[in-house]
Amino acid sequence: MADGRPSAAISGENLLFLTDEQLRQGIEAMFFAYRGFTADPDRILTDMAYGRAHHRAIHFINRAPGTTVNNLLNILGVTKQSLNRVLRTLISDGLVESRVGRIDKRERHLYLTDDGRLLEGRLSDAQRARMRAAFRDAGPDAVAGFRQVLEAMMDSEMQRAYTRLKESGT
Amino acid sequence: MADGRPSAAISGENLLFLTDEQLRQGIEAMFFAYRGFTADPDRILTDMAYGRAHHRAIHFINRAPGTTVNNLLNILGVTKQSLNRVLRTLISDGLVESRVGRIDKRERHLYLTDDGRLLEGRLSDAQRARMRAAFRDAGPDAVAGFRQVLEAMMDSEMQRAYTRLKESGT
DNA sequence: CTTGGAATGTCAACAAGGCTGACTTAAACT
DNA sequence: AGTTTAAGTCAGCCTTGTTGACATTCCAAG
Repeated sequence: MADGRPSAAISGENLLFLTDEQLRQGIEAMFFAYRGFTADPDRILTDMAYGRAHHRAIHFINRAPGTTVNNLLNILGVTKQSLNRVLRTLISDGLVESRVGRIDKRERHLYLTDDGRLLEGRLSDAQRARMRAAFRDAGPDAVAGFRQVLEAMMDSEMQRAYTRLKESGT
Repeated sequence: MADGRPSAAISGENLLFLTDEQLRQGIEAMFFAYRGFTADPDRILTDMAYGRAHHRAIHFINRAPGTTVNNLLNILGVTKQSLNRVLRTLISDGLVESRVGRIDKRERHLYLTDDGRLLEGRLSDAQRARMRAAFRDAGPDAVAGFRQVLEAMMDSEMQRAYTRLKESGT
């Protein structure tokens, strides 16, 4: 399907939003927007010795305090070696605490320390500020559409992870 | 602003879509969706010796044939050393052609070769297929909202680059 | 009680793809 | 003629991903 443009003859409906040109614009929008999305936290992180991987770990530990390493692994979709390297620095820097599981002592449950929460707040504030501005500019209907499309773009596994997180929220 | 929740008292309008919880869901949606967004091309690329950086270069050279290195640099937002490493392999593998500028001979104008276009097509098809499915699932109104929010999330510089590309399209 | 498997952690080695800094070449501009 | 610009190159560094091998701890099934 080198040219997947749906011919107007095939569909009676208005499917102009599915032309290759529209899809390409969507692709480019994702590319440029993701850059904006990560830009602000990235600036904060490079001042410290951290990177995006640290941000992600901190975000999800904050989101689900007490999560196990394995759980975090699934959400982040990286190898345990990659995650471990990041966690090691966060733990030794006193931003994350790793507690041995009470029920299953093989498991480690992860929590942010006060310092960890402080950094999380700084990163979140920066990222939320941009998201808030974008949401406000676009309006509630656009936001609903934004969320709908993004959700449909996820792998089904991530869709489930996302929904679980969403429902665990207030 | 650790808690930027807009109080209902302040705004007469319905701004519930701007709560921190909503913003966090938006942030997580971006994170998970971007993974899906890159997953299919990534799979194709790892089979060859290429990575996401090669994909990006190929995409934008295809989008704007004859673009200069400097132009590409601005769009991709990386250093020339980073881009050059990628371009060198693409040129020596015969996927990209670099022609000396006619007017300004310092400039190099970049074009995809037939092989380059072939790979571009494979990558695009994979990425578009997912985008198309997501767009179709969500519907035209959601797609409009999606685009609106993403555009508002870009840095103003990228917003301009995006608009320029958009308008250069058919 | 022993043993298999699961969860975790660690070491080593490697690659992609960012970055900085320094430097060259060629062409164009002033 | 001298300066600036576009591009390319070399060297070295960092983060963050990967594999593979292996140790430890502990639960649970036989």
